[in-house]
Parts: sequence; C-alpha cells; structure tokens
Amino acid sequence: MTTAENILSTLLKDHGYSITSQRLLVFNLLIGQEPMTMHELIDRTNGKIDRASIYRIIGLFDQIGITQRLNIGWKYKIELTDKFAEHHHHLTCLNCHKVIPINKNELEDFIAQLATVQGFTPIDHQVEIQGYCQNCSKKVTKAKLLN
Amino acid sequence: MTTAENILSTLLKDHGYSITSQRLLVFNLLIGQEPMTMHELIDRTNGKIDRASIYRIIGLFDQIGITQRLNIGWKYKIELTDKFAEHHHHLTCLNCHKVIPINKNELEDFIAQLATVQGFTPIDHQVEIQGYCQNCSKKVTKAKLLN
DNA sequence: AGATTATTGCAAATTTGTTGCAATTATTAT
DNA sequence: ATAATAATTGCAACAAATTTGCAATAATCT
Ligand SMILES: [Mn+2]
Ligand SMILES: [Mn+2]
Ligand SMILES: [Zn+2]
Ligand SMILES: [Zn+2]
Repeated sequence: MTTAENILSTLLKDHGYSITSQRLLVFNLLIGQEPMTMHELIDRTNGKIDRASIYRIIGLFDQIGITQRLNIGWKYKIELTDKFAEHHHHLTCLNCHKVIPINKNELEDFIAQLATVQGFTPIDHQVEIQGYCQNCSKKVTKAKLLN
Repeated sequence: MTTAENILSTLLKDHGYSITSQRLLVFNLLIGQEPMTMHELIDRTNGKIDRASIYRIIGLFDQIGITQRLNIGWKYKIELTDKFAEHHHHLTCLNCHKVIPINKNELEDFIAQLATVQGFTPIDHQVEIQGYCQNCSKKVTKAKLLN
C-alpha cells in the first residue's frame, strides 16, 4: 500500500464506502498524471473495468473529494483534488504555450473574501490567465495583441 | 437592425461567414439573458431551427468570439462574450446551480498585476468560484460542507 | 436575375452518460 | 476461518447529447 492509497482508503472508509480493486485501479491511473478525459480514463483501464462502473467510481470520487472535474472548453477532464497534488493556478502563453504556475496566498485570500461578501460559501475555484510570456511579448505584433 | 445585431453582422462578415435568419435568431435568444444550457437554447428556438444547426451555429460563434462556454459542474452554459456584455465572473452554487455574477474592478486590477509582475502580458482570464449560495448554505449540513 | 457558394434540415450514426438487476466481492459478525 | 449481510460490479439495455453526410434551400456575388 502506497501513502496515497492509504489516504484513499481512509477517505473511502470515513464516508462508509468499501475499498475495491476497481476503485484502487482508477485512483492509480489518475495519480501523478495530467488531467484526463473520461474517454482516456476508460481507455487506460484496458477493459478491466466496465464503463458504467468507471462513471460510478468517478461520481463517487467527486462526491467525497477525491477527484474534481477541470473544464476545458466544453469538455471536462478529471484530476485528483488538492489532497493529492499541490493547489495552484496558471499563466498560459498564447504563443509558445509555456505554462507558468502561480502560487500566491494573496490570490487565495482575495478570492475567498470576494465570495463571502455576498453570503456565499466558497468551496472551490479556478483562476486561469492567458497572455504572452516575457519572451513572446517582445515578438508578438501590436496587431495580434490588439486582436 | 439593433446595434448588437450590427456588431454581429460585422463579425460574421469579417470572418467570411454569411448572415442568416438562424444565426440572428440564436444571437437574439442569447442577448441580455442569463447563460443558458444547449438544451434551454434549443427549447427556446421552439423548433424553428434544427438541433444540428444550433450546434453548428454555437460552434461557429465560439470560434469567432461571439459566444463562450461557461462551465457549471461538469455541464456548460452558453453566454455572449464581453463584446456584448459587461466583463464579469461568476459564483456558482453547487447545490441549486444558481449563477451569481461578480463585478469587481479590484479583481481585474489584482489579476492584471499578478500576471505583469512576471513580465507576462495578460490578454484574457477566467475566474470561477464554486460553493453554496446564501440560501443553500443554510440547508447544507456541516458534514457536507466539511466534506 | 442567374450563377456560385455557404448554410440548413433531415435522418442516421456516434458518443457520452445512466439504470435495473442478477452475480460477485467486501465487510461484519459469529 | 466461515457464514451472513450489505455494498459493488458487470452486463445489457436505455437515454441524452453531439456529430455527420447529403440533398434542399438560402445567401452572396457578378
Ligand atoms: Mn487558488
Ligand atoms: Mn475579469
Ligand atoms: Zn511564450
Ligand atoms: Zn444555491
């Protein structure tokens, strides 16, 4: 049992669910990987788990905070929650596609505050910024910047 | 022709697409409204446009920056871009799926500043916060909130 | 107006997600 | 460790969402 598997087991038990080989397999397919689509996840199980079960497992994982869905355009990808990876946000370069992580406590505080002002209880959030990195800012034409 | 319709027409022509009654209808169903699901949009056309065409129109609108998809849970809603509505962000209720617009200049400044510190030129960004609205916060149990 | 090209509707296909139920597996209690 | 109990899975069918080819129609261009 890895450390991560132990955390998973505890989370499942604490919520009254059992530890099954299928749940462990799905979890291990997600750990350490880039966010993946449902299709990719299903593919990677190589027919070892039924499609319906995978949907049920991800539904459960979402519910008890093991996974979360990351929205990409009008599709979504699945990734493990911050319990299993460091919470962070990104600056993405529209030209060279470099991804620069942001990790600002200020930002977190600001967002939390922003929500609570309206009687809202914030649970999760996303911040993504697209633009041009230092390098590409120099090369990109004014026309392109003005769109 | 309304002002908004003129902007739409120009955008279509500038990208080499024609102005059709279907495209105008879809556009007018979106203008001034809350973000809506594809299902809602289809419903509101009252059978006047085929489902396939609506998908094609929204696909095109997305491509040329007339609409954008707002992710709600693992579904999405469609809304007009900032060209047709004030730039804003959202608080989304995880329970009743209510969408509350945020409109804070502070937030914009904060984000711009966050990016520029690193020599980055920000062009676009998204901020989405999920949680429970004032109403649902009361009903949702402490257990559920603590997850 | 007539020719040309783009868009639409229709019908069918595909892809994505859900459900009931019997078989299997995990947990709990001897 | 075994049997009883309860939860989970696989299967097969279903339902919803999205995509596609193609002929009919509508928009644009000359
Ligand atoms: Mn954050
Ligand atoms: Mn903003
Ligand atoms: Zn770059
Ligand atoms: Zn609510």
